[in-house]
Amino acid sequence: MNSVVLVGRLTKDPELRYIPGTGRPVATFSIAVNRAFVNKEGKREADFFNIVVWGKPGENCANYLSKGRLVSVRGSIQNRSYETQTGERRYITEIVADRVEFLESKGRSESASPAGNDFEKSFEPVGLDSEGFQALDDDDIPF
Amino acid sequence: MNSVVLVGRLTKDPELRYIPGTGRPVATFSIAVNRAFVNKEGKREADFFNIVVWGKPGENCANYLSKGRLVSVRGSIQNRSYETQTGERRYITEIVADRVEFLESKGRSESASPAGNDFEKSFEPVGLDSEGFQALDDDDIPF
Amino acid sequence: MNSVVLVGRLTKDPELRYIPGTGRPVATFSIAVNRAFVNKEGKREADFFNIVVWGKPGENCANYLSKGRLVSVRGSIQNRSYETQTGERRYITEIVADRVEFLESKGRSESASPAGNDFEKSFEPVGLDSEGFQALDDDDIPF
Amino acid sequence: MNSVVLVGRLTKDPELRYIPGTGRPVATFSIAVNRAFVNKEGKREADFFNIVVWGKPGENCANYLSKGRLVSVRGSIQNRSYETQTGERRYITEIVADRVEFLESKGRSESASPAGNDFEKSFEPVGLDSEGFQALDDDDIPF
DNA sequence: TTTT
DNA sequence: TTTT
Repeated sequence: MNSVVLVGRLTKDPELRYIPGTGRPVATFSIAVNRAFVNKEGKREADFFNIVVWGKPGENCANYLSKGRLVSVRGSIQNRSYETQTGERRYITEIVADRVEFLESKGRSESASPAGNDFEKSFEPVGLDSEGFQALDDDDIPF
Repeated sequence: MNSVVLVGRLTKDPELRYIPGTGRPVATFSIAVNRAFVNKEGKREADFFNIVVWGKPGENCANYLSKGRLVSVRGSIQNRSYETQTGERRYITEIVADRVEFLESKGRSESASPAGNDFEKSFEPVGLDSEGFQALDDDDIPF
Repeated sequence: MNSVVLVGRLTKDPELRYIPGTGRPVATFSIAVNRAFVNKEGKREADFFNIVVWGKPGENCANYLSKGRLVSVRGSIQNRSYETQTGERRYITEIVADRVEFLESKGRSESASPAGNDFEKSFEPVGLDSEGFQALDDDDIPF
Repeated sequence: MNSVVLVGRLTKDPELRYIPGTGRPVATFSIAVNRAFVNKEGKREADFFNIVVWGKPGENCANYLSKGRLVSVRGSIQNRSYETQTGERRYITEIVADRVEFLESKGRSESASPAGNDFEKSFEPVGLDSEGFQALDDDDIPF
């Protein structure tokens, strides 16, 4: 069992890529999660996590999220290692999300929200579940 | 966001049903989850939860789990209400699982394990995730 | 193991009580948690959960939260049963929270926020952890 | 909000240290968590996580856990960075646990269990919660 | 009994 | 209604 829930804000706009060959979409972004406690100096620190979202939900993240937005994310923590040019093994930790929820409507943002955005009509918090995940009715998700 | 993780033991063998019309499988069982703390009398109490597992993973639960087995379960808590014969509204809480892992090999059990069972070959803890995860069609819940 | 995380909005203002004898504070409130999926009719349903917060964090909830506020809650699901006047056993499910975070500053609220409120100075999301909970002293980590 | 639950097996015996100055105990160990899914080659991979447990629960882990034991862990993911001798910044991810439960009695283990161990008398799964953590006094719940 |  |  490996289950994580995080609530935090995007540190940048998401990036969207498509896997060569399969064309499978994958979005990546990073969120800042404030710690529950202030440290000795009385300051609230944050941890930063790399989030990976596969498939249609990844595309939704790329389309509707941007730097600063508050989200909740559920997924699994995964470790990957890779080799550096100098032959060292380096480890990186990612959250592979199976659920991302947008906790603020774009309307709240200072930046104007795009016209004709159906998403604006739905109430918050709004859920986006992982493909393969069977939605209640995958095809009536309107965004 | 609504995410729960429980670890506990089945209080009975699972029950498997098929939704009339769609034929969709759904398993139900109950687990006992020991509390983290002993109470004032020094006894460890337990909470009991009803688990619902849709689709193929539900069938796997019905085939490989039995009373007493230790499992971990991830899912969402859901409330349903129904009307009693006397017209009262009654509330019930269920865990709709999207992941069930078997934390003991059947081999540990006293009961013989079925021959030709692929499952036996995998190491523990073993995960069964929801392929084609099926959402809830609230009103075809048969129990 | 019994761990739940919920994100939702208060359906009413919290209630605060003090246990007779010990004087221990306990806050209770209910939150609405939107489901990740829309149902067959295309509507987003919600589940409603009763939250219980003991101690100083309970007092903080009572002081800083109100109907409509967005919170994240971590805790354990617990079942209690009681006897009705007619002698029936009735079951109720509660979330005993060990962490409650306020996901909106009061400033966003339409209601004026109280003057001289230290809490206002902290950034969101803000964490309130269970009394006695041990914070991390980052720099005495020895490894 | 930052909450993780893992179930896995210790890859080594835990290490216990005491913070110079304060004398605060801290245990560290690593667990292997099997992935829910097999990979393309049909093999079940695992992720490895470093677990940190402060205080009395850390001492309990050091006393009662050993390589190979199955545990469930709840906590927060935290990132730390440090500087290498060559002046590079390196990042490491840890799970700071606030709850560790032993999912197997020592009795099941091949290694003899220590005599006079109260812990042996309790049933599994057994909970160890964070010091200072407040237990529930069931019968002074006023609602 | 319910929030946005 | 409950498991170990």
